[in-house]
Amino acid sequence: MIQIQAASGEPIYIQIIEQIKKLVLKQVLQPGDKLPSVRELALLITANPNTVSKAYKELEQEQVVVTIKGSGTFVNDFKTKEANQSLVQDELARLKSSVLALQFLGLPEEECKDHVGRFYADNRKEDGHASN
Amino acid sequence: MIQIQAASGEPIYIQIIEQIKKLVLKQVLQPGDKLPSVRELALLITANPNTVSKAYKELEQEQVVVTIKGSGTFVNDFKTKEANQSLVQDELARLKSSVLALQFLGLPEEECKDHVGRFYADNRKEDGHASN
Amino acid sequence: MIQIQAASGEPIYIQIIEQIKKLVLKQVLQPGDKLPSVRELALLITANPNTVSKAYKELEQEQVVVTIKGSGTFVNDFKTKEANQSLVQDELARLKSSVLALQFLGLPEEECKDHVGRFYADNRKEDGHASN
Amino acid sequence: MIQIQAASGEPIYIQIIEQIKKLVLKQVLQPGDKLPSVRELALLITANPNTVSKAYKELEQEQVVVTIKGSGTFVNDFKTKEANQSLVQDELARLKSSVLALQFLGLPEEECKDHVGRFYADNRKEDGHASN
DNA sequence: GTGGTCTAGACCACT
DNA sequence: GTGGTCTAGACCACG
Repeated sequence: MIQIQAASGEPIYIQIIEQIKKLVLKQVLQPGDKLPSVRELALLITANPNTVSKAYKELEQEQVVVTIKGSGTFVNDFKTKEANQSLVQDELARLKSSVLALQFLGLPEEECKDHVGRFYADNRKEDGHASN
Repeated sequence: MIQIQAASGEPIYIQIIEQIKKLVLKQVLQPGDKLPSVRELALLITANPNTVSKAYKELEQEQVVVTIKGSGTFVNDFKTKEANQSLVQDELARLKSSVLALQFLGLPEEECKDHVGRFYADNRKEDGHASN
Repeated sequence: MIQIQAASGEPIYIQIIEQIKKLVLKQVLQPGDKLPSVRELALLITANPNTVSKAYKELEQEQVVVTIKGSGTFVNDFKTKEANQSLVQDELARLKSSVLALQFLGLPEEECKDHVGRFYADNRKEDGHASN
Repeated sequence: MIQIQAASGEPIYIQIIEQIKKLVLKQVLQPGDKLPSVRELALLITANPNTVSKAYKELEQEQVVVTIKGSGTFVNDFKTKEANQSLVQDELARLKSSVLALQFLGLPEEECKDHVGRFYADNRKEDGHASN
C-alpha cells in the first residue's frame, strides 16, 4: 500500500507523509480508518519505528490524522481544513520556485499547466501508476 | 540586485541560483554579461564565499553561466539548453509534490493553473514585485 | 453524564477523574452516592474496563471515593481533604507551566485572572455549559 | 543558564522549551541572540543532542526561534505573535483543568489568583529563584 | 562548525 | 497491544 524508495534522496518520513495524504485524497483511507501501527508500518517498509512515528506526528500536526495513545492513529474528519491558508501560502511559494525553474528550462506555459492537470488527475485515481 | 532571506529554510546557494536564473530570464543579465566575482557577491549578501562559489558551480553545470579562469563568470549563450531533460524531470517531480499538497489543501485545479500562469507572467516582467 | 473525547490527547482515565471530580464539586454526586460499576461506566463511554478501573483507583487514592468490596464505589465524605498538600503542590506546578505559556503568548495578567475566576464559577454551576 | 531535572517526570525537551521561553520573556535572550548549538546545550545539560534538537524544532514551530541550517538557532523577532489565538485556546484548556483540580482540593479562588499573580511576577524577574 | 535524517534499542504510560 | 520519550552513534547537507 505504501512504497518507499530509500535511495531517492527524499527523506523517508516525507515519502510516508505524501503517500498517506495521497491515499486519503483517493479515499482509499477514509475518515475514521485506522492507519497501520507505527511498528507495523515500520516492518512493512523496513524502516525504523521512529521514522514512521515522525511522519505520523507531522500528519497529526497538519490535522490529517488523529492519534490516540494506546489505541492507534486514525484518519481525521475534515472539518477545519479550510482555515489552513498559511499552509497554502507556503506551498504556493514552493510551486512558484518549481515553475520558475521549469520556465527557465524552456518548458512552455501551456505544457506546464498540462502537467499540473495530469497531477491532479493522478491523485484522483485509485491506482498508484504515476504518469510522471 | 540579489536578496537573500537567511531564515527562509531555503538554502542560500539555492536562493542565489534561482535569483540569477530569474535575472537572466528577465534579461536583466544578458548573454556575455559578467557576474560579480565570488568574493564581491559574498560581501554584498553577507554570505560565505564558499556558498556563492557553490551556486556558481551549479549554475555552470546547468550551463547557465560560463567561467573563464582569470577573467570571471559570464552569462552563457542560450543555444545548448535543450539537452537538460533530466533537470526538467527533477523539477517536474518537485512540481508534482507541490501540486499534491495543494490539491490536498483543497485548492481547485483551475485556481492552481491560474497561479502557474501568474508565475510565468511574473518571471517575464522586469521588476521583482511578486504577485504571490 | 460523562463525556469522553478520545482524540483530545488527554488520557481517558484523566478525563474520567476530572469529570467525576467536577460532578462532586457541583454536588450532582453527593457524599454516599454510588458510582456506576467499572463495567457499567466502561460500556457507557465505550472504554476499556481497565481504563475505568484505573480512574477509580486514583480517585480512591485521592480519597474522593471509597470502594467497598462487593458493594461498589461511593463518593466519600469531604472531611479528610486537608492533608493533600503534595497534590496541591503538583497542581500548582502545572498551573505555573500554563501561566508561563499564556504570559508568553501575550495574555495580560488581569485577563488571566479573569479566566481563573470564570473557571471557578463554572465549576460551581450545575450544568456543563462551559464558558471557555 | 538552563537547569534540567532529569528525574522530574517532565520530559527533558519540555523543560528546555519552557526554560528558553522564560529566558526570552525575561529578556535574558533577546531577538537575534544565538542560542547555544544543539551539541553545546546537549553537553551542558548532559542530554542527547536529539533531545535538544527536538526542543529547538518545537520552539521554531511556535515561532519563538528561527533556525538557519549551518549557522545556528536564533531568537525570533516577535511580530506575528498576536495571531496565535488557537495556541491561547489550547493553553486556556490546560489552565482550566488545573484550576478545576485546585478548586477541588479546596484552594480558595483568591488564593489561586494570588498564585497566578506570583507566577507572572516570577517570569518578569531576572533570576530563576522559583517561588513555587 | 551548524542542524537534519535515520537507525538500533531501551524504558514508560496508556488501553 | 498502542504511541511517547530518550540515548547512542552514524551519515549527510549547508556555510
